[in-house]
Amino acid sequence: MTPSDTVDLRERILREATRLFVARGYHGLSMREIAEAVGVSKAGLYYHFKDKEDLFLAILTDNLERMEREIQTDGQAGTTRARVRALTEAIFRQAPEQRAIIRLASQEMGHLSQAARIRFNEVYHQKFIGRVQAILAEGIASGELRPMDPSQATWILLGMMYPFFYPAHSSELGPPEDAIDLMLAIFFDGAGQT
Amino acid sequence: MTPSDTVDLRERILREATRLFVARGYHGLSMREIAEAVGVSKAGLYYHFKDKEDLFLAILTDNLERMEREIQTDGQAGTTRARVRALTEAIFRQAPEQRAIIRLASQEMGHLSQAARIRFNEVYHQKFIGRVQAILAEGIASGELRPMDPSQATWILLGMMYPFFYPAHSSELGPPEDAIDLMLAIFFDGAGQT
DNA sequence: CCTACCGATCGGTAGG
DNA sequence: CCTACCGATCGGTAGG
Repeated sequence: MTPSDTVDLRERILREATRLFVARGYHGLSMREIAEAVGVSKAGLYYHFKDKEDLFLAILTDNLERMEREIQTDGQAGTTRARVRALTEAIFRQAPEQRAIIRLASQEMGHLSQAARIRFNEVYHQKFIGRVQAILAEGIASGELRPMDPSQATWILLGMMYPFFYPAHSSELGPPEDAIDLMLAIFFDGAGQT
Repeated sequence: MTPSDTVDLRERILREATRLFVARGYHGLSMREIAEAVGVSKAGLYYHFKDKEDLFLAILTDNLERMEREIQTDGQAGTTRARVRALTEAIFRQAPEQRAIIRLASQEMGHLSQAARIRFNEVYHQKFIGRVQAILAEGIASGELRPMDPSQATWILLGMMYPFFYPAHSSELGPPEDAIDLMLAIFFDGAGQT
């Protein structure tokens, strides 16, 4: 009944729904199931969020803001390699269902209404993609990285992490800590024997 | 009326449904919409496929078999680098909705029944993942690639391609031909300036 | 009896 | 925030 209870409920909805949307996708999850998981009526969800898309966008935005805070405390200075390592470690330091938001955003982007898609794409680039691309662009400018298209390089770097954002592969890939070193070694030095 | 008409209809269902499932995901597409796209009744779909999951599995298997044929004509011999290049080019030579099957499989694996998931995972590894992993494992054994876990290396290589399998990014990533050279350069030599 | 479907409708559930 | 519902659509199946 108190305002803090309301805040808590909204947070609980976001936390439960994040977990469920990551596991099931946008269309694989119903509002009824979210309500049951939270222990609230469906109407309760619609009190806090206009519709399903509004709840979904709140989840993406909420988790991207958390991600933004994590990646900006790390890797502000140092070599490009150190900054990319700090970024990667920050991403994998997040709970699995929070880092999987990157994959979920790519995956469900096309299922949003055009207006929501345009708005979210702006936030997505401002809070996350742009930060990654800026680090790589500076590395190219300083000569630490080879000349290449920063946008393509960004998606190749993030792409390397994608399989670790799928629940289906998490099991057969082993602990991500081991994979981080390999991803960075390949991204900077290549998999070829020198 | 003739047998060839039946074959054609089944093929037409698979082709249309492939395109639609790639664009919308498993739960984002109804049997009614598939039927309308093909120009057949829903009952017609159920004559050829037991249920929605059966149709979806047929699509994954069908396209993976096509992929298997494409990647085995290429890259049978030569250096590891040449074989990986042939593999990558074969993947990107496929129509966008056919290569996106790799991403769709990872994405929807968890939405299948347990029995279907186990069966499909076997086919998936036999027809595709195993072929990629074998090339990398041989490269590691011959010393062309650095010592590393072949399974992790496989997912890192395939992961680099993942963003190109999402309709949402295809537009901002430019023509894949340009990206293939960069992916291979990074995977073998690294993005670092030497 | 068959193969290859169709028009209509089933019991449940979707978002709102 | 809930109970009680709606128009529509869901995956799947009946008889012919």
